[in-house]
Amino acid sequence: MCGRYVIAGVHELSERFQLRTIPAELFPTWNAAPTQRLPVVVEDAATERALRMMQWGLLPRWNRPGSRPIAPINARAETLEEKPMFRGLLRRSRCIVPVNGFYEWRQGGGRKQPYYIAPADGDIWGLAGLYDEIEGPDGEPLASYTIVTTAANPLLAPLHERMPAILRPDDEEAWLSRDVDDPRQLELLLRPAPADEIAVRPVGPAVNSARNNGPELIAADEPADGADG
DNA sequence: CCAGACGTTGTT
DNA sequence: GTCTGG
DNA sequence: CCAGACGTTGTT
DNA sequence: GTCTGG
Repeated sequence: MCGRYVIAGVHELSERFQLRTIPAELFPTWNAAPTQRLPVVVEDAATERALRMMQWGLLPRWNRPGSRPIAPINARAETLEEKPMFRGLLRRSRCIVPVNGFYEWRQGGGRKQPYYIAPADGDIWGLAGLYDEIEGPDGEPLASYTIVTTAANPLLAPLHERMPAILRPDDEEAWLSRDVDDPRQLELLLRPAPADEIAVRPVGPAVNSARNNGPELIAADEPADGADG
């Protein structure tokens, strides 16, 4: 998505992810940025799902010291099967990124107005992701992921041409299942979410600075200068 | 064959 | 690793 | 995405 | 302007 910031600041995730409460110290990320870590769900949906902290920005295995590193934060749903970088991951390394919502900006009278975009019903979204694990500089495994994007729906199109692939709750199990590996079947899960499931509202400019990080960024009473959605 | 890139978004 | 360009 | 830095020499 | 860091 264009707003590269995903917020995932809940301490207690939705029941449907079957996750334990996340200790606050593991979850400092409301205004997330590449290289910051977010909780990512992996494993088979039928089993207990693991909660991991992963780095946003997919580090391919062929990144080598000395050459320009590459770490895409997004992957286009439409081309997952044709891009060599993602083709194998689509089959074998899918994950879900639980988020409260994300941000987009719109040019408004000379300055950028940030908007907070979240589930209309107040639940949590599971974004489609692909991940990989490499050996980090310290020799420890280093996991990273990318968020799949799809075309923006009519609600979000004025803000941005792309939006994250929000999985329908009923599709989350299939996305995680190791028994599914048909690209056509998988790409069906990545269609734009319906507009009536999405709420958009302006938020204050504090979110513009990555140094600001906390639930106050999306507080309901946040001053909304330049409101309209 | 080898060398070199490999991704997305945004902006105009 | 795997694909493209030359 | 936005905010903020962006260079070198010499010295410790 | 362009790149990096968050």
